[in-house]
Amino acid sequence: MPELPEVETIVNSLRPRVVGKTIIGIVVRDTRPIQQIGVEEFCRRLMGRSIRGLSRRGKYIIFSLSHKNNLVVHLRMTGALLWNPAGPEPFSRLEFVLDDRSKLVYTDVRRFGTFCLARDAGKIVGKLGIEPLNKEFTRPALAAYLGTRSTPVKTALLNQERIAGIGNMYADEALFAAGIHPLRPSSSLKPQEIAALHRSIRAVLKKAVKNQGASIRNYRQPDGEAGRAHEEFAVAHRGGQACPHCSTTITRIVVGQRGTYLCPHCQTAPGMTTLKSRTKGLTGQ
DNA sequence: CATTGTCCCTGGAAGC
DNA sequence: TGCTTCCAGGGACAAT
Repeated sequence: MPELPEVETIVNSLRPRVVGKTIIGIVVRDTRPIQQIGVEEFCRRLMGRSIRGLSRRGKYIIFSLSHKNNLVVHLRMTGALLWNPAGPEPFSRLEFVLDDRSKLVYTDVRRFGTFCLARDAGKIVGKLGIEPLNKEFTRPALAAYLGTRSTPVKTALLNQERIAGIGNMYADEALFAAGIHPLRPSSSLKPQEIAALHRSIRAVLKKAVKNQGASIRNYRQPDGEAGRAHEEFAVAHRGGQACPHCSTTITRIVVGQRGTYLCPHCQTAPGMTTLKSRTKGLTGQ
């Protein structure tokens, strides 16, 4: 599932391959991903445009195009952007042919992904919150946000309008690394817990970017390779396995309709007072 | 406004 | 073996 580290990896991989190229062909195998406008207009506004730049905001990918246009892509659950895939892709939905004859193929088993065209990308990504890897994501900013919320802290971390890019897996990993139970009310976190969570969020995301994302399900890099970040997950998608710190069996609960993995020993349950910081091995580098 | 719940979608796993 | 049922979950949207 592409979250911030996966999208960052995709953008970094694609950038040198597509920036400066011109779109000379489009194959629409499925119209569902195309939002707000018809297929015809979508193609007309993309054909002959050159790709000037590629960037990420939250979990969105932004292709900056000539003629002041932006193609804003969200991969949702199972979307992938593949560059010159070796064979036919069974779930190919859109294909873009570039002027060097290279092909950018959008595949998506479950068809949740979206493609939007906008003169102003802010119209789509403008509501997103702070980028957790940017300087503006400070400990006081996190404290100010969490301090006023009663929702479970995990739910708060998933709110894209406040912090952009954290998804289900990395919320679990960050909370484990900080020793915080996902069901703790946001406003109940103590200053030292907020400090630990702030460090953990950055450390977990940075480490995952370095490992080129996590291939839990369908995620692939544009060259078709899997990521390695999931190999180092402590709890995410590891129900039934042993906690790397205390060997307690990792459990799965549901928080805000999302599957949630945690160590019941290391992550103090709501209402309990013991604080166990688990930031070891995550230097935040 | 904050918060909760429903829906979208389909392959793969689990159950019978 | 083959059929049916359930599950995964980001974000839009509706309801409270």
